[in-house]
Amino acid sequence: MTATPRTGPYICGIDAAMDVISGKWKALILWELDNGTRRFGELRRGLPGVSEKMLVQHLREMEEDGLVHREVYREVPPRVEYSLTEYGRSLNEALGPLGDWGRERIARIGADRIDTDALR
Amino acid sequence: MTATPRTGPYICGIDAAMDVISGKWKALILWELDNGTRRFGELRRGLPGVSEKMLVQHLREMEEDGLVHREVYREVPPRVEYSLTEYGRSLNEALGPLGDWGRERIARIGADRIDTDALR
DNA sequence: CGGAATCCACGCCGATACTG
DNA sequence: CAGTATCGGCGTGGATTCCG
Repeated sequence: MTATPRTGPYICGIDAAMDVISGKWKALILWELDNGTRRFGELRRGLPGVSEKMLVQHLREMEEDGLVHREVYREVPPRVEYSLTEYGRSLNEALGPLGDWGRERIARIGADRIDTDALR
Repeated sequence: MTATPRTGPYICGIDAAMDVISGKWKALILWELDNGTRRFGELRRGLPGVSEKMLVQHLREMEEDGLVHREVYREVPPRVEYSLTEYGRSLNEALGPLGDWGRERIARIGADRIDTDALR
């Protein structure tokens, strides 16, 4: 258990899915990698604000979970490429409706922001 | 901001949705309330292991987010009923595919559990 | 019955420094 | 370039106690 306890058993399917994508950047990583294979540095630049530690940690956990494939090229300088597995792509598809819902929510909140702020 | 800072802005729709359902019991509450209106005590019994504090806290946040409707009946003894709003039902629908994915994952993990445990 | 309030442990995550 | 190691803040969630 070098990284995550990864507990079970799960009460429902949502729990099991949440266990895999909970983590500040995992959804973004999934989204980034869905556009194609990325090197570590590319991924880092594509996720503004992420620390190296969290990026590595999340990628390792996602690899353990079978979502991400990690290909190491023993060269100088070293090169590591990350890509989605078929399983990872299937998760991304399952997240589609949730993403739509979230975008709609952003629109809602955006419309209410002025009122909300005035009340605080 | 009595309970949750509820930060934004969001980088993508998934973030915005995750902000609403992150919390150990929120997905379960959503699932329970989708079956119909529930009293506080009923909800508590339907979610084995939840503490009163977390149940109240999650319900309040979900009410703030417009997912849950809270109806108070000033009687003796007091009675409070919770139900999903239309908005909450739409979130539940958006979570459908993710729940399917999670159930499939549980099946996978169950099949691999012996191997995984043996390696640890 | 349905909360509110308080204390506290644990784990997530950030910042920093160092390595092959 | 792609990590590893360590320290520490802080937010989440659990247990307990009290209130209308």
